[in-house]
Amino acid sequence: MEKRQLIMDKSMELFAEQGFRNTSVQQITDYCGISKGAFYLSFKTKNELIMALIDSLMEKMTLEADRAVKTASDKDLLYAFYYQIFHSFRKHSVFGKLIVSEHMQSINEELVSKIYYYQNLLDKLILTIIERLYGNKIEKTKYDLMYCVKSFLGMYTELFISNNELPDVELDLDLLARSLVEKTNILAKHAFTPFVSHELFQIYKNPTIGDMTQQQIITLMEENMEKMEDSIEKDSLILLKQHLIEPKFSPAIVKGLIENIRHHPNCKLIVYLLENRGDFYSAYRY
Amino acid sequence: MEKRQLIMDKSMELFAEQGFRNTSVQQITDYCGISKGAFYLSFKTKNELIMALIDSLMEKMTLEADRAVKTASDKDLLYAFYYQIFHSFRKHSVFGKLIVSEHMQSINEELVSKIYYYQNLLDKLILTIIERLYGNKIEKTKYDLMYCVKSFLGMYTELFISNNELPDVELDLDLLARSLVEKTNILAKHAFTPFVSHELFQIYKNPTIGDMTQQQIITLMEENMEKMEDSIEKDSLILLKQHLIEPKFSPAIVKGLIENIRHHPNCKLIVYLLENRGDFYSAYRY
DNA sequence: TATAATAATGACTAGCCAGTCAGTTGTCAA
DNA sequence: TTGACAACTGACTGGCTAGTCATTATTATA
Repeated sequence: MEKRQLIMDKSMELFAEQGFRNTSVQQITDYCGISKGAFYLSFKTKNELIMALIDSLMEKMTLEADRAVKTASDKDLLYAFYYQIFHSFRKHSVFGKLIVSEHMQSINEELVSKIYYYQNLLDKLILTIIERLYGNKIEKTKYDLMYCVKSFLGMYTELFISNNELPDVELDLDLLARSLVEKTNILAKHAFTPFVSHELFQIYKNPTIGDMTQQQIITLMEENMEKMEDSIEKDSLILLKQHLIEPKFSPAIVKGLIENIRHHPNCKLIVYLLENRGDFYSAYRY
Repeated sequence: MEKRQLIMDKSMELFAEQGFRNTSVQQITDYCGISKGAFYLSFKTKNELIMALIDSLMEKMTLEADRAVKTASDKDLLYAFYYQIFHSFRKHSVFGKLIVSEHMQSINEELVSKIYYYQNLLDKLILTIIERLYGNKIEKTKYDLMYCVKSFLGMYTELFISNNELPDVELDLDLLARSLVEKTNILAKHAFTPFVSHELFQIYKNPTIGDMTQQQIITLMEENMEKMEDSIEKDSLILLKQHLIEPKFSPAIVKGLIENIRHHPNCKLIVYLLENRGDFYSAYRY
């Protein structure tokens, strides 16, 4: 029975990377160091393995969420629920990747980047709307608000796909639009605790992050400087910016400056981008 | 060149039903009444067809949304946006089905029903929370609120899947949970225009789930019985299974049997499932 | 040590499918 | 009518994979 567990653990890694379909039984058995026959002693079919994996993880997550909800006081109920869901999800992050792999690698790289591309267009469109409507009143929360709008779009869109063709209900688009307008306005007005910050958005939006131009990095630096109060960190940032425009420090100094800002909450992306510029230390040697 | 269009139109139908991978070029050419060779005169590869389809539809939808936003007054901006998105989506509903097919039929029916099943558990859990927190103040809007919560979960969950392992940002779960709690409370308090009504929810939740659940629970029980050694717990499980197939015990007995297995490590999910069957105590009253 | 039972192996089968290409059919101008 | 060209055909290739099963290795038992 421990072989069964071995297969489940190892195959999960492969599935997470490649998706269910793109992972063959042969690959799994090779990765486990067992033969194909041995696999079929533990599982009747490949599908049985997949089902076992999903059940195992979903059972854990369901129970965890349920326990959190049952033990929480009314005051903490919602908090406990949300916290637990995301905590579980992160803990079993392989699982998330597995699900997404299934979406993504279903066809190929090209499809993935196409989807990113159109997602990006939508992001921009929503941001334009938000900025136009609420101006700089929601400067702090606008990215978060955009995520909410996207959340709504995603979820309510599913209602339009009745895979069971059974009841042919014509959905009331007017009501739907009014309902979501109301929600959006309410959130814009009353929500003051954003989760998706400008920073976070920058990190997560663009998978082709490596291609960020020098100019974009500088812009990002300037945006962050404005938000920071005078400090060693801010000065380090200023110096790094100057250095990026016109190299003048030795690698040791540059490295030190980066260390200064490494743990500042707003600078994570900047540090990341700088360190991932292949030429960063070598090119600025003088 | 009109052959190209023919292939695009016809293949879309097939893709929407079966997903990209489960639709072979042979099927497409048969459905179009042309030969395989003719297909490859219009498209270099199958993938080129898929990309052409996605581009064609996404361009239309993007342009439609963009035009709606550009021509709307500030007052109608959000409304126009939401309305247009869903309208486009419905108009090109084949496309939606196509995308979902890709998610769903990626492996098989079994996986699909499993996902539905766990989705349903989540729905119930969220409803429980909402009812407990806001009582009958939100009777009219509770299903809609549940959809919002699910929206948030879906969207924000994506942040946990950095397919690009690049910047290792540890997401702040506490902030995330607080942010979503705030949003949920705000919506519960101020949103009075629900879209998802009780009826709509009934229609759209998977109708087969009632049977599914029962069958799944029984299977789950059987699996667990095999693993257990003879004991009060095992006997209780056997009796509960019989009762589930054909009700014969009074609620008191059922409750007692459940208590017997409540703390057995393998039975937690079963207990949870049984207690969440709405009809569990009432239906078996005699 | 001998024998039986169990675990494990991997070559093999049968099936699917994207993409190819030698050959056929249709068209149209000379 | 003929010949040239384009459009079209579908049998075929090569590559991949889930699942099988005769055979071999290992372990337990007597």
